[in-house]
Amino acid sequence: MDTTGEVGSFFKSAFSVDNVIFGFDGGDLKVLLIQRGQAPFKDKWALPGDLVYPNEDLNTAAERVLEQLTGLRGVYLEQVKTFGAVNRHPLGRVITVAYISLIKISNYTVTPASFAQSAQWHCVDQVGDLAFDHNEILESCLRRLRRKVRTAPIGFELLPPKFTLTELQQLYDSVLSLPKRLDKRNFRKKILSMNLLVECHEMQEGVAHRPAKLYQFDREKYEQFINEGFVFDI
Amino acid sequence: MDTTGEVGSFFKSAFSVDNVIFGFDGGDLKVLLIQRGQAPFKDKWALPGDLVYPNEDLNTAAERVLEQLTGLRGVYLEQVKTFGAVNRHPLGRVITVAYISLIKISNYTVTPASFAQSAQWHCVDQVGDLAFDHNEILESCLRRLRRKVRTAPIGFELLPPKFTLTELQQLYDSVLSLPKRLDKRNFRKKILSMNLLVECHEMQEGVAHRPAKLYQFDREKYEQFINEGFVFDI
DNA sequence: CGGGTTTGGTGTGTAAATGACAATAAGCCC
DNA sequence: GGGCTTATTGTCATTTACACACCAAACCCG
Repeated sequence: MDTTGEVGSFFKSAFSVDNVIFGFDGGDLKVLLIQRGQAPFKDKWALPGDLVYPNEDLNTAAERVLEQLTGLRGVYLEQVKTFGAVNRHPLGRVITVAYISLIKISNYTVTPASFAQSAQWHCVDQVGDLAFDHNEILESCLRRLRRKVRTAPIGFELLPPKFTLTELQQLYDSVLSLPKRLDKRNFRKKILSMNLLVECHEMQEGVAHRPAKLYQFDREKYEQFINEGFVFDI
Repeated sequence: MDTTGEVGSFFKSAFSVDNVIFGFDGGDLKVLLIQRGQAPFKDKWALPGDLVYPNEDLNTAAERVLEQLTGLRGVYLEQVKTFGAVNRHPLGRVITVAYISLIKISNYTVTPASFAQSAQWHCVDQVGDLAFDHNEILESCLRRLRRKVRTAPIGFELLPPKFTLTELQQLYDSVLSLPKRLDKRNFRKKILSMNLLVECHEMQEGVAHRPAKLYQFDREKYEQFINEGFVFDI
């Protein structure tokens, strides 16, 4: 939530969007936070967000927040939950609609706007104490992601277009953070048996060991299978 | 959404809650709708809802709407999604937070308030053309219910405290509305194997055939099993 | 160029869950 | 007591889930 400027005209009653932007760097699941430059909660880490303009749809506002911070458009975006406790915002009555974005972390480069706001990736389980009710929002979004990543092919949104099966498994391992890691053989069997991945006939490069095959997610096949009653499940 | 009175002070920017109240009468899944008494959408059927008071939490507003219409408190309530298209409300910018309530239909009696609003139960697949974007809201809530009823023990919220296994199965059949009904034997095996139902040692009464055993849902056991890692699944 | 290191890639057997299937039992009504 | 209606129960075949270990391929380095 950003409260720069025109406080008077929006308050006492306004709504905002907050965006939980997830990324995956091969090791841990990350969330993109900004350090607030002004009160309230100056210098605290917070989710990127903004008030919704009077003539702006909610989804559009979420897309705008994302684009202003990352320069990215057309990425995965999902509304999760709305937070509306009376006192959640110290300056007035503001309810906020929380969104999840999933981005390919390598596509993210610090933009001038985000630099000004000191945007940084944080491990999702090491975010510390955030501004507003943003810890609660993050928790909700994380739960949603963990459930949904098992029942819809959204994990691919966090990986580059071409990836190895090991990378895919690492993604699931870190998003789900189960007590035991997934079994390599069973995972590969299961994911390949869905017939949603196509081999690129290319190999991983620049690794100091046997290179792995690269795969791509076939969205067209997925749409087709869905129409035939298929349910994604990992 | 109700827009009686004080339009001026809430608008141009306000938020409301709308409540999709589900009930089950033994045959079909029903939703409680009201017929609007004033513009906009006068005489159209709509979801019960109201603007949120400035010092009222969202959940509280949803509970209030429910209680004003049905007299019921402490029933199942879940936030589903927020609808915020710029032009969804003809009189100004109003975003609305949609909730699901599950009530035991036999507990519902027409209250004076609801009578004034001509509240009626409608089959969920025969609601016709509703006010505002309420068809879209109903669709979202129905999808949510259909998913959630399989993964959490919320179906019991729609039944009386004591019910037969056949009633329970009819509930699942009509909520899920699958191409084929569930198999009676397999359903009973599955639900009983969860050990969440306890026999009341009472029998159905007043039926013109062999009466069935009555069961109750054991919420305490459920909480305990959940802590032990159990996942509800039908 | 050869041995060491690292990750990639694969199959089987067992246990559990799923799903298809029909006959008898119990109470009510007349 | 006979007829009607719904309740209640078990088996088998198939599929799915899960545990589990070894060889292969490429790179690196000496």
